[in-house]
Amino acid sequence: MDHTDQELLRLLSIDARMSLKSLADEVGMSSPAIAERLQKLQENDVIRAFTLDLNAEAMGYPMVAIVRIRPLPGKLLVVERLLQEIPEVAECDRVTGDDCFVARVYLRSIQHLDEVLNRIIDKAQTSTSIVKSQVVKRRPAPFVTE
Amino acid sequence: MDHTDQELLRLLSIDARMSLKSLADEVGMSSPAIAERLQKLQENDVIRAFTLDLNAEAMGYPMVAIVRIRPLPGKLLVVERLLQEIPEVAECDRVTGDDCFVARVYLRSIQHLDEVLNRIIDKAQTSTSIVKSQVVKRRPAPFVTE
DNA sequence: GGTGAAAAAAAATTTTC
DNA sequence: GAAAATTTTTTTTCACC
Repeated sequence: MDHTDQELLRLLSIDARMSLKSLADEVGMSSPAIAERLQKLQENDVIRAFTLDLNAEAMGYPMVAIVRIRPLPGKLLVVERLLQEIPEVAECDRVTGDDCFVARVYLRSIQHLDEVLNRIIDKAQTSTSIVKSQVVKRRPAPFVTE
Repeated sequence: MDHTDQELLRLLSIDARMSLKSLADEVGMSSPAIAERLQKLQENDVIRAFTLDLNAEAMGYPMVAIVRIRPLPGKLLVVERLLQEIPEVAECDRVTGDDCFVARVYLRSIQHLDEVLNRIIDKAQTSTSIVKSQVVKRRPAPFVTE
């Protein structure tokens, strides 16, 4: 992981479909060299995947909620499995502290929020925050931007 | 946004570098047709970007914390700007409720957590949860998986 | 909105330093 | 470990339905 690798990651996180040639030109190397570096970055599990940044709103999901979930006694595993099955849950972490889970949920409306929460309401206490704006839009953490 | 578009989004969210030809073969169309559809999906801001899924751990950031932040009276804007400047903050949302912000922070160690929190400690109350495991790994929400 | 074929561009392979 | 040249593959363009 030298400076060139970091630069490749920076460029690809802006446009993952950049051609090897464009990447090569940007960092001042040859295409085969870039191809080999990308392969190594994937083999070393630095690059997990080339993926999409999708606009949820443009697809009919204008609301995002952050839900903290505290399962009732004995319900932890059931709740965990349930969260994995709910497609609106775009991300969920098991965390330390009183709230066991923090989930990021994509929604069509406030009514939709109710529908989703109803699926866990009898197995956990929940605390919901509606996202009003994105202060920091998801970015690939220090290692790429620094 | 027909079924073919949805299928393209599904395929590209697994591998954003798939060639037009491969995509064409998968959905049973010609390459030019796929090229045009991808262009439209970008123009309509459905696809925001082709990007990377990076492994923070492989790059020396083995810890993730979810921090709820409640700025002290009059400090909201200062805190917001500060959060945007901290590179460890990979994502931050302004939310409803008592906690104004929820941030996702990538860290090298527990000591590193202290360093980051010290930058806002005199301007806000914070509540930190350490991520123990990912119950649902970030996925592109209902519209792609359903 | 789509196809199919040709031209242009890019990627992978091999050879070379 | 990287560059250059060749072959293969992909992307783009264009005429057409």
